[in-house]
Amino acid sequence: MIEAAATVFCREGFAGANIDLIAVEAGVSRQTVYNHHRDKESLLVAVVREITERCNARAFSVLATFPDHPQDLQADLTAFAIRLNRNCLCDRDGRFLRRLLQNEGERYPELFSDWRENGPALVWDALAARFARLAHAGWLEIDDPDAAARQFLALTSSDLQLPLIFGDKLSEDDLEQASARAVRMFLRAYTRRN
Amino acid sequence: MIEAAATVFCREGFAGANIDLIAVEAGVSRQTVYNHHRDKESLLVAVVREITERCNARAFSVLATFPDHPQDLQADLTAFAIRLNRNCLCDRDGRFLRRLLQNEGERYPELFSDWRENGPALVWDALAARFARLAHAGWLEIDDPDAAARQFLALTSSDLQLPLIFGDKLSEDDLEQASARAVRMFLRAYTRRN
DNA sequence: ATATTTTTAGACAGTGTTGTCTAAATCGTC
DNA sequence: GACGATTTAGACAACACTGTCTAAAAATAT
Repeated sequence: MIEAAATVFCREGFAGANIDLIAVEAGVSRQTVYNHHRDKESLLVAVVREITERCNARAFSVLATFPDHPQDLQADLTAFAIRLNRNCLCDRDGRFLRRLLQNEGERYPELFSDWRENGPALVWDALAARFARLAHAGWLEIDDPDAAARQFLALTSSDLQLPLIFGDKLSEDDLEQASARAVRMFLRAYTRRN
Repeated sequence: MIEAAATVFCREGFAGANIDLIAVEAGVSRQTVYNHHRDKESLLVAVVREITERCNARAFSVLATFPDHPQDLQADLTAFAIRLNRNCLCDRDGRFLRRLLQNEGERYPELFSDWRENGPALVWDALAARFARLAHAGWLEIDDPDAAARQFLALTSSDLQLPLIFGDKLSEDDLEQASARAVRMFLRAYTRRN
């Protein structure tokens, strides 16, 4: 049901979504929707909570696959970037979160205050720590791991933004190409100069 | 009037915006709005056309200030990035375009088909050509100027995205820091190795 | 000053949506 | 099978919005 509401909110926006559509999508009656959630707004709150939590969980589960002991740094980081893109950016939750942020972020900042603290901030820290460790192990030469982490994410996602906005079909190949390009550039900047 | 409609569409979204609000914002009567535009949708179309054109014009006018003959490459590129961010990303039109893309891009792709062809594509090409020229002149070492151009834009804008989404106040200092960080990383990857 | 165009306020029907209510139906549990 | 809880379909009032209409007012041009 939260699922259905997410789908409809995501497709129609908050103002454009109507409860009947959500009910149909969920395969229940409208009354049941009101039975579980006071009104449209608290339904939105529930959806946002659910989605942000799921996005966070996914992000951390992907982070756990970071190549701490790389065989081939370029290849391993590229694979990691692909996983990141596929699971946190291109999936339904990712698209939904992005759109909702853009739509309602400025109007209801408190809706996302929890996410802001426990989402990007923690992901950046965690990723920065991984890069710092790689640097310490001699793989990289990084002066500011926090900045590097954010740059890594910016680079890996940038070429996918526009297609994602327009709902274009992204082939597996596009995803790999984009990730590989980003990692190549990242490593060009941060691999050790001998 | 297009101005007022843009403000309201941007604040409320298409479904949430109502014509009365737009009329009040524009300081005219509702009838006058309908007098100039057939209905809500064609008003949106007009607004989108106006905004995309303005964003494009701005982008190209900033592009014209690219440091083709840099004195201090790092400083000059940073200043350029700051201009880009301030005039194309942080201004009202930029915020509006971003939000509208995210909101309605998937639903009405034809609304933006013109922009997609004459907006990012041309900007990327133009920027890529500048970088290629810098490379040819020996300042940089770039294998894929197109990718480099997109990376430059991704890097310079990345740290501003979140604050912009939430409408946080961005100090001049934040803007400079973000731009400088991005350019530093960019040059690390693409300055000539001797 | 007069004629023409544009704007205005307000009313209006039509439509869609929200959230409530009720009585019947379905479900889970003992 | 019987009981309590939940779900359902449908009707319902209240409200908000769109787009049209009218007659008065204001602005503009001649």
